Amino acid sequence: MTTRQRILDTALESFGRTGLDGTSLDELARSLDIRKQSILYYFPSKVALFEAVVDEAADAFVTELDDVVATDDVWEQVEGAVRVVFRLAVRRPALLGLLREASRPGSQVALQLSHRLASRIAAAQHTLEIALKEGTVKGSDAKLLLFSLYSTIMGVATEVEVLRAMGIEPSLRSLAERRVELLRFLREALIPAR
Amino acid sequence: MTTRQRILDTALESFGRTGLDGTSLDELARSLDIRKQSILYYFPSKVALFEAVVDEAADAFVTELDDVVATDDVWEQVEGAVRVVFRLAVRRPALLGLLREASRPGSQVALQLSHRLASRIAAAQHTLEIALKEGTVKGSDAKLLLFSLYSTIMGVATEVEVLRAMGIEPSLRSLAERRVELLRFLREALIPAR
DNA sequence: ACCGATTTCTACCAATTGGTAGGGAGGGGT
DNA sequence: ACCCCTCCCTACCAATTGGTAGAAATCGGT
Repeated sequence: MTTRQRILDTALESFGRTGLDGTSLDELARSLDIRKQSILYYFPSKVALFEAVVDEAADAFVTELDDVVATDDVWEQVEGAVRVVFRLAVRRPALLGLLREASRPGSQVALQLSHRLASRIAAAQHTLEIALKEGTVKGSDAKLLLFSLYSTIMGVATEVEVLRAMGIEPSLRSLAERRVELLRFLREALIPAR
Repeated sequence: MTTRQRILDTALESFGRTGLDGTSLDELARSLDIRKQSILYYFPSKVALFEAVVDEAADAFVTELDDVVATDDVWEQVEGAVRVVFRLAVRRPALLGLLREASRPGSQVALQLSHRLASRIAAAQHTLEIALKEGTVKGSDAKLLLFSLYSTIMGVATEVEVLRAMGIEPSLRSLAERRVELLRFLREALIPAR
């Protein structure tokens, strides 16, 4: 693996866990067993590195999504999205942390992130609009409905500290239970009784 | 207003907007027109200040909640909680930002925050359990259902950058629309058709 | 007028921050 | 043998960080 890629990977871990301000280039270099100036050789500044990491994370995210949500059925798409997000919560939690960090109110990279996701957002919105017209999902506004879905899924997958506060230790089993309940919750909210 | 209180208020703004690492005592002192050492007189260290701010924010949060959710009806409680959170999103957005910050995965103050909220969480859980038994709400596990509700409400209220990514500028009107759609969404998810 | 406590300040510090300047090792092409 | 380019390094820097030590100022009470 190239040095550049190693830097990106480790930076994602750190940025995803402690955020932009909570990560120092020295510390990052130390954990890579590299000198800080090698980082600055590949990325002209800290925020440039952060942006590159966000870009890569966004790409990885949409790639995973595309693999899974390739279907016409809205509910299958929701299930697919949930599967992707929960798989990431297990295998690459820092990636979700980074998305959470980048979507913080007032974040400067949010715009950049949104550009990367724009096409998928538009596609999902379109699918929802059609489903709303057909009456195959419940709701009134496709955008706001999509937003509610996003908030619910990402929240359930990443708000582990809230879960701890309720006395549930995050574990693989609890994650699976969370996912089952989430899917039931979303299905009730979305799919009309026939 | 006492100096101590002024510090707490301004610190909440700063911590809520830019987080613990993104806030410096010097900068904080500057915006208070105070010397940094005056801050350290009242709070022995930066994290002590942060903890005090989190404590106060948590108290303010539960106080607002208690004012509104004093009813037996589950749906009215949900409506009340949504009202509180959305009112805070307008009037004290930094407070919600701080809660979001404090509930970040790996956060050190998350435990402290959870202690402050423990009693209300338990109460809400209890209410949900009863409602589940009665069949007045849909769901299988009270804890996980509560968690889904929390994630959805907080997400919809605070993920403004995601909203921007979808082409909706945050404004009072869009906030109101979000709230209507959120309530509809939650009602479908929770309340059985009769 | 004086005292003691509370409050706010000046002065200072070691450590860390992101970043600049530039050198040297190594390899491939000529 | 030469040069150029990629890559990673040492050396250094000004600014900022959270925090300490301790001196003034301000206060109500006597």
